[in-house]
Amino acid sequence: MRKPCCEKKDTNKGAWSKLEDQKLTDYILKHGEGCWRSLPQAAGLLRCGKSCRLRWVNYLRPDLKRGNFGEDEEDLIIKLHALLGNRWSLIAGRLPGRTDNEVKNHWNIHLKKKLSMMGIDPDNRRSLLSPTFTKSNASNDSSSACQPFNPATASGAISSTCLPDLNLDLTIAPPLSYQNLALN
DNA sequence: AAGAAATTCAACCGCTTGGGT
DNA sequence: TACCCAAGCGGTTGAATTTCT
Repeated sequence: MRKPCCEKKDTNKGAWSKLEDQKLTDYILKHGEGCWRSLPQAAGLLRCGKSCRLRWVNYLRPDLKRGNFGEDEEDLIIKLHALLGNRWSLIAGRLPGRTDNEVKNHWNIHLKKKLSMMGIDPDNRRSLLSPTFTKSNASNDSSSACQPFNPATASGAISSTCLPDLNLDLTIAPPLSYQNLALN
């Protein structure tokens, strides 16, 4: 049996109150992020650390954009999802001010539907309207069946043969921190 | 106006990962 | 190498809100 992430009794659950938000924000602005396990007690919150982290990351962070997704953002999500699959944190990392939770919700609520309406299977990018899509639009190699991208089996080069007209002009760059390291 | 159904999104749960020992 | 623990991640849930009948 797995240990609970924190002592369940004496911790609040459910929606956060304004006071709790304030306490958490104040504490993090003062002391910075980190050590989520001990944070609730230090900040005077009756929450588990996990809950605090989630609240901060998904809602309270000052750099969050919030509000509706722009068309360019949706476009990018669709492209990145085609490339990365359900790796929401990676996708969100390329959308400044957006969280993985937000991206995931937006995908499940809006973009899946949008792609379906366009006749595209959101899960594997197959055309729902034309079963011959892969043959007529993709490579001549009929043996390369259209498969969702699998990072475990991918070997560097990513095939776009399964993707209908998504204009995948993406390049993968290492995160900024790596780039900085490389420069030094 | 009221109730039902659908939609949205914040939050939780449990598994995985990565660092330390 | 094996184990432990904290943090991170993605899937799922459920309450609140909106839309429909």
